[in-house]
Amino acid sequence: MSTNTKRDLGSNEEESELRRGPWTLEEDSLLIHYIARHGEGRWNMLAKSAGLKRTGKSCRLRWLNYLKPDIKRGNLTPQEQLLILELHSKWGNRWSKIAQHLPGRTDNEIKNYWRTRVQKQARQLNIESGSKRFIDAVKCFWMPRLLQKMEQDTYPSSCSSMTNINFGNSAEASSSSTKTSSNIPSLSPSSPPQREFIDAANHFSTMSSPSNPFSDSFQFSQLLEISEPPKSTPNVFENNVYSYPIQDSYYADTNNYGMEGLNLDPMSIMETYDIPQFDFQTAGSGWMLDNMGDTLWNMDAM
DNA sequence: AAGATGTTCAACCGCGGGCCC
DNA sequence: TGGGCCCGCGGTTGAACATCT
Repeated sequence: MSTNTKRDLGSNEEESELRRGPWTLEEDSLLIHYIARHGEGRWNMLAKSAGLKRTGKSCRLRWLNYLKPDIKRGNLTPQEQLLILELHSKWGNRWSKIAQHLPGRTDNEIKNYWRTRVQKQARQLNIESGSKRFIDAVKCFWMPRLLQKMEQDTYPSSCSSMTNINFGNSAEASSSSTKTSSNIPSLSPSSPPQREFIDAANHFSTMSSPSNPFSDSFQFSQLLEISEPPKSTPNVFENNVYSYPIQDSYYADTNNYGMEGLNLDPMSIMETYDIPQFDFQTAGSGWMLDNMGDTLWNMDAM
């Protein structure tokens, strides 16, 4: 235990009284009502004044990660996942900075997503998650799949045609596919061909083609038009009404992903940047796609 | 049905930076 | 300038839940 923690806790007597672990409804209520009246900040003082036997740190965390009314709950959308992948490739583990670009999502949530989903994929593929190989793999395969998923969500009627595409290995695929789907790997549920994937990732990391929309020279943020984080948060206590976050029903509007500032329409992304025209064969990786099999990423993990 | 194993995520910890006196 | 305090960040832990055997 560092001196810092001592400082945070105050005297030993106070330390012995301090509660830890999961918050109770009563504690939540105390915190919510205190902040409703006095606002947030000055957390140590707040904890004492509100009558909470918690550290200021604990109160801050509970508020910012759980109780704050503009927090969005539920699974991350493909759009959000895409943004996280892109921003992480740019900034690394700067969770707080990344979270600023995902309204309603906390740094903790993004960090958890990265550790439990993304790093899991890396582990399964035996690739170091921070490595260039992994970043390339994310750009070349996960991101296109998320785009595909976004398209499916946006245009459900086109799903069947897309999921049947056999990426890059048949004339049939290219002739029958639509403009927006011809080069996206298919989604059939099979286990990843790991050896091939690793070879492919190795190969791809040595490749730098300006025509490759997911190569290092391609800035994904061009597509995303990353907006500034919101300057202010909505006043949740308007009219003295507070919406208590109960499970996933806290935000009824699940279609509002808070991504209004982003141009994430998959159709426009693909058309604008001509992603379906991207020629993996020309770029030197046709062999790789032939060897990939149907699935590199477990879509369930998204 | 029950124990083992895996996954998720809320909460904690330690550290460093900024501010104030 | 140095020390104390507060705050925020990133890493880690562990309880609860889910899935597997």
